[in-house]
Amino acid sequence: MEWNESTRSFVPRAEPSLSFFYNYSSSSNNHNNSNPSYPGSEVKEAALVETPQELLHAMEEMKYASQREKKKRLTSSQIESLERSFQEEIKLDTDRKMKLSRELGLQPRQIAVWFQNRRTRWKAKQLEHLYFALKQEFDLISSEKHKLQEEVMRLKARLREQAFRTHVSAGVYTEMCGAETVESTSEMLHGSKGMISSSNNNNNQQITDGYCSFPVEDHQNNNVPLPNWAVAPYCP
DNA sequence: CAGCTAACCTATTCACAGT
DNA sequence: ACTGTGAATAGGTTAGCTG
Repeated sequence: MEWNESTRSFVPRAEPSLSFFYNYSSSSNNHNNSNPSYPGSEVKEAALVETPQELLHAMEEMKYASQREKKKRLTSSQIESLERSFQEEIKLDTDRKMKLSRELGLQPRQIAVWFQNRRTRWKAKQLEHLYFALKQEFDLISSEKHKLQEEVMRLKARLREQAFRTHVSAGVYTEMCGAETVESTSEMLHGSKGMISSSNNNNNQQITDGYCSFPVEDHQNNNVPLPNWAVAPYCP
């Protein structure tokens, strides 16, 4: 069993921090650590308790350790190395973790936590990018629709005009309702798919305002790019 | 198949640094 | 003092291994 992490079933993570219990690494080359004040680094050996006395002692040590415990940021060179490694592969295998741990003088647990947090940040960025991509696509389609609607209205008006002239010259006059024509045009444009309820007269306004609501199924059927979280890291 | 372990995830906490 | 950021923690899920 690996002692570095995920030993919660044996050592509960109670307050104050017990991180050094499961941070313990048998490869104790922490002396080249550029961050020597790592919480509890002085008492890591005490984590290997076998008797109640040793446990008590460890608890005492922990008490004092927590008093002087300071959370330190990783150095820029450590972050650089971690970033490089992350760009290569966003997931961390044990070998790589131990290698980074040795190289950077950090606990394996710290490497794992950094990668986990980095993945979270990366995923959030990906979501942000996806949002803007979808928004751009939506805006484009929306303005295209608007232009098409305007063109249809112009063509309808010309048709009405022609019909009017024909009927006047023939001595017949038929009144056409302009508003009705526009409405039917609008329905023709998007009615069949059911994307937007045709009974709602505010639809056009809603769309141009970017508040177009549509069913999830339709959204899922859209040919939009999927997030490629598992493909390649995002380089900011 | 159940139990265990390691690794992952999301949500949250907390300390630090910059303003 | 306030706030944003990032390291660390809590607790849950999942996959692989083993008896």
